[in-house]
Amino acid sequence: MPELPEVETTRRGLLPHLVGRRVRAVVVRQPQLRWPIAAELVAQLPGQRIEAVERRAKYLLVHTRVGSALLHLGMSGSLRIVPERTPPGPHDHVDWRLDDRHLLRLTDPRRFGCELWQLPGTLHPLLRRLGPEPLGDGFDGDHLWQRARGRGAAVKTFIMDQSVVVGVGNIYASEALFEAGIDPRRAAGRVARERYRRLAQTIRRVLARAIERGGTTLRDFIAPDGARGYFEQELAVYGRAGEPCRACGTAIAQAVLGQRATYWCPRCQR
DNA sequence: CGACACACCTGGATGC
DNA sequence: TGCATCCAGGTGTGTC
Repeated sequence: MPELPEVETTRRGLLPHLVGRRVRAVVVRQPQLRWPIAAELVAQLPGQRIEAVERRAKYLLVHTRVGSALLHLGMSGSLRIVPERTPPGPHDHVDWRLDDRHLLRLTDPRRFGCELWQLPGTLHPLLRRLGPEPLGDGFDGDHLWQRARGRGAAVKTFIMDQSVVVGVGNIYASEALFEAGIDPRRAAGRVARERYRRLAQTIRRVLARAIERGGTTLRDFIAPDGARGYFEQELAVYGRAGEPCRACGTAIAQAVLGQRATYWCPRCQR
């Protein structure tokens, strides 16, 4: 479910509820997520004050003096702030009991998410090979072009590679390529430098707009306060196979690239 | 190194 | 109604 905009929406929603709070206890009902919930997290977090909540790629880092929780939402995860007595549902795997009678609750039906631990002054292995943040410095068309040289894989698969640029998932990859007018099936190494400059712009624009709308809710994404995302209404191609392109009226095409559903306008995108 | 298939897991939609 | 099948927003791992 969550790509960068959904994770950023989650971070912003959590911020006022977490920063300055102290964790009283960690309650684990299902330790088997993508990886087992880190024993260090369960042992270290209680008693700690939360100093900051940061996002890197699609990961959230909850910082304390003794270490940082590294959270990922996988495909179906969400984090919510709920009152202390709220009974857990079947997929509510972890609660952090806070000092204000609320819980930070991880819900994740498919259990592809994780709760890991990073020691101060170290970088978790999962964060080591990540590319630049698309909304930060260090990301532009020249970077994409440089990294794409000699690559034969589809450009859509290429921009979803987290070592190239982070945060672009299956929805926003199709959307950004539509706005840039690039056929998602085109080999990454055969996209001109100028067109990569355009693509870098549309990646930034699509992600930024999705954040403003609170992300995309297709099935189950919810912000920490329970709000859904409203970017779905602005999707130009994702999930619209057979429907008319909003720009030219041509039927939106669908194919599988890198085992992921891909959508594009065969007329607007070359 | 790059490309690709596969794995993890559950629930909802669809079709017979 | 019941059951099989397919699909889903991610990403590490193993193979070639």
